Amino acid sequence: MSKVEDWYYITVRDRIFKVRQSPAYLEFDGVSKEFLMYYFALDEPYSTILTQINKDPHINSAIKRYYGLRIIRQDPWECLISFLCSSAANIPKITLNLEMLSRAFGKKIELNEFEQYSFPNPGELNNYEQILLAKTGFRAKYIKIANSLVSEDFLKSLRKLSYGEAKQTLRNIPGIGDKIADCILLFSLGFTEAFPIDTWMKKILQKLYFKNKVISNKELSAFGAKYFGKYAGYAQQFLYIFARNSMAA
DNA sequence: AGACAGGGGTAGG
DNA sequence: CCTACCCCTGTC
Repeated sequence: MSKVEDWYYITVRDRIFKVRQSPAYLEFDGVSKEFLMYYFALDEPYSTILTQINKDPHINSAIKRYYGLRIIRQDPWECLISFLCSSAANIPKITLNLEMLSRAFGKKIELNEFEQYSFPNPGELNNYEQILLAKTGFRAKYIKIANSLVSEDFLKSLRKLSYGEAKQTLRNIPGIGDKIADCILLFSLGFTEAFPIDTWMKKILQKLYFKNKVISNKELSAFGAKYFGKYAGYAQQFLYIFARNSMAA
């Protein structure tokens, strides 16, 4: 997304919409209300979720501080490619990769005066050299393969599976391990029980719940699922943003 | 200025 | 469990 004046312009595949929060309303243009509700997951029972994950004073303070934090339902294909770009990278670099991929493979689109390149569809990221030119490095081969393996139907079919089955199916794609699979499931496919463990989650969980002892990612993952339950992904997001803003490296 | 480390991981040893 | 992997960026 890009902020222009007080509007946020958000690109989803080949369309752009814009939103801004006024005190009492969410204002938007370019999409239907139904799409907006879906995209920002405004149909979720927010207060019930917060009650369910509020297990102790640590997460309680994270929830208090970041109240209003939501988990969007991003386009799954965009999400998958974005997270393939994310390994051993950082936000500015991932943003650069995605912009360059869109510029190379997408087409120019606009809303009002705002111009952007669309995100290529599954099957359209079919030129390895171009993917490499987007500065994706060792991730280029994963993007190329994912492009040939993944279709809209494949992504759709994941929704019908259990969390465990869907995760295993995603893990069969080269470049997708536990963390990236969980991110795709949580941020685009509505699997709220997914609990991605990255370096920040590892740090904060060890600190808050394991007396600073080193714990394997596998064990941390099991802890998250058991301790926070069906909406563990929301707990993950509150703890994650809390960790990033309080343990800043 | 140029070298160096490390970043929202994964695969392969 | 350890390390290389591409590339960008911040630091010394």
